[in-house]
Amino acid sequence: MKNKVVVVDDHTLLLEAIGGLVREFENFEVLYLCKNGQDFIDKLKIPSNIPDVVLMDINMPLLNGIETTKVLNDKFPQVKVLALSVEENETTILKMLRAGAKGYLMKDTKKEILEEALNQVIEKGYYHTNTISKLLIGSLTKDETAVQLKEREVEFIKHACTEMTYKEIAEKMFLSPKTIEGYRDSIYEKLNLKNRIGLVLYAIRNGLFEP
Amino acid sequence: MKNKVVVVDDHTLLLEAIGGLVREFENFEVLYLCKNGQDFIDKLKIPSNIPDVVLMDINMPLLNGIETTKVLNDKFPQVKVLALSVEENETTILKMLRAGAKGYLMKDTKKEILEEALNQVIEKGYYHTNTISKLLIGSLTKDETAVQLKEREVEFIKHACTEMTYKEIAEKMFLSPKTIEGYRDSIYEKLNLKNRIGLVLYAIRNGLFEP
DNA sequence: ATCTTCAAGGGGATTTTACCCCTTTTTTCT
DNA sequence: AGAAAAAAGGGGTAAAATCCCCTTGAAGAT
Repeated sequence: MKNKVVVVDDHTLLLEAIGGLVREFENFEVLYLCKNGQDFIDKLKIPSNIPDVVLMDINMPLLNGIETTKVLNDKFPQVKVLALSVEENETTILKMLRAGAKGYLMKDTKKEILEEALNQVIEKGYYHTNTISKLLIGSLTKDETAVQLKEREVEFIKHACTEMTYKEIAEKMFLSPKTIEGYRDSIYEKLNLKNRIGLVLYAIRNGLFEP
Repeated sequence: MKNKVVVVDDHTLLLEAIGGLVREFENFEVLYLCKNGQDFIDKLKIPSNIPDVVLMDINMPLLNGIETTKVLNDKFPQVKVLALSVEENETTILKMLRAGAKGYLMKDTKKEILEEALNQVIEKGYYHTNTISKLLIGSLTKDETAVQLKEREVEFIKHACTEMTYKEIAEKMFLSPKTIEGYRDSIYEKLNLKNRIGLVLYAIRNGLFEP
């Protein structure tokens, strides 16, 4: 009896192509393909649609990979999620793993590795590459709560990722320029940044801003 | 005799998966797969490695899709390039088409469309979806001043995408700070930028810098 | 009820950027 | 060889950003 796999990805071509790859694997069969998380969750209402493993993209419309994984982990914990993404920023990966993904594959994995990962997830319940393992270890030592940005600060950061001056940002946020400078100073301190360029890069690398 | 296809994409999994799709197509065979533009260009030195069509990703390390297409159009104009990307921003698409791509497919195309596109490129020499055609029409009315950056300017831009001050960049590039400021001013003028944040965003959006 | 915390805002000095306009030297083209 | 263009460098100024240290008022906690 082959293990049942569902692939969830909003890019049809990749969805079909990855489905094609999985079909070649000996121990696996493709149950069906989904264009987004919502479609997938809807499908699960019919018991015969419940797979053993899900290959899940992260960036999707309607319901993204992280949210979908959370729902899945809550309602169908027996379904193993393997994240599959080009997303390489640490926070996103950690969010996905915390949401309950059993493994995380970069999209530049070889297909043999994909097969290996699927097998391991079925057998051992998880699969982690060296990179991801190191990231997990690192995340433990790091003080997670230390770099906690406030709602208003995040809003400021997004504005800082534009050509606006701080004065203009202040107007847009209905605050005094001095307050904005205060946000900036405390963020620089917290994140150990030297200037606004560093802030922009931090924002991008941590998914706060899409360039 | 089947038409020879080469796929170029830095994400191994997608590369292999898309290769797998193409193998199923009746009129096409996969000659080989490449991880980036440079690898591909190198391969072409052997005449039997020259394909009929290339399925090319845009965002790649070493040599990106646009540059690769330019080289290809210059040295092997008989090879048709079909761009294949998640990149949806207009300028990138236009750059790719101007570089000589015969078509542009979003990664959320169905595989039937991919096959259709490949067939049309072979038969008619081009393939354009409605979206792309409209974009092309629109671009005619726009003022298309091909902004081109010099080697040294590109080098400067990459350094500008760090926390270094211009003085530090000057030292790193063995130039006077004033020369660096000159680069900056002329780039701002050419690209219509207001400040260094704008420059960083431009660099990222145009593949000059990977955040 | 008082103490503490923290967001909001300010003053002022210094550095870095941005934007002018200008000279010299080197390449490039004819 | 001579003209033209480009690259390298400079001076001066104003605005923006950075980095101090400080005040006020509201909210929360004990």
